[in-house]
Amino acid sequence: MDTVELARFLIGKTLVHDLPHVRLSGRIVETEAYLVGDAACHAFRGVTPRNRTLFLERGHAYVYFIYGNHFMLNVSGQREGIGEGILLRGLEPLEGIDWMQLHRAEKPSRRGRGNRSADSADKKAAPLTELSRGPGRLAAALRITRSLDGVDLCAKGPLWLGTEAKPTGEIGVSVRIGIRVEAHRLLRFYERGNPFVSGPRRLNS
DNA sequence: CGGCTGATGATCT
DNA sequence: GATCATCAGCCGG
Repeated sequence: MDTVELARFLIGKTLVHDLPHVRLSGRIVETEAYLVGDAACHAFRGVTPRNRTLFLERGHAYVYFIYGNHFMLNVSGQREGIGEGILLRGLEPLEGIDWMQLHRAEKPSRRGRGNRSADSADKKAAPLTELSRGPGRLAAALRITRSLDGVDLCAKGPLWLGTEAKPTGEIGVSVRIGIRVEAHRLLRFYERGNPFVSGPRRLNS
């Protein structure tokens, strides 16, 4: 299975983050593949301190921080030494939804630190469909931080991938979102009609 | 809903 | 110093 096949395979699978007090989980409904020779891929210019986990064997987490605000979760997609990966962009919440809402209200600097009240005071609760729609929200809801960079998602541990929780619908394909280079490649995959898929409507037909 | 803008800091050149 | 795989808030249609 190559990285594109894995990107499609991951749609409908369960992503789980076990915290000491609660299990957070959801169905993956949107992914994007980033490949060798792809200028939009973080591995394009070779190994650096930031992207080294993208070169781990298929199924490891590559977590990075961007725009001063957001973590992104990727799954490495190739054999060790080859930098390809899959960005997880949309999640349909299953377990721990009330906790996810709290995590969304926390600032990144306070996230992953067991602080549950300071930042979440009187914010109006967003609609459920916005909870984990988009890569930044997904990571925030599941409390994914840099400390999970490099973990094996197929092994016993705090963050792991499970089997599908219910039948997976039809998979749509589109260009990737939010990149300036290689913007024409059809490497985004999503479950058609699922409200937890991000992006403009025109890409989600 | 779609389009625009500012926030915010790590990373690499 | 420029860039960036984003988001919330705001505005117009």
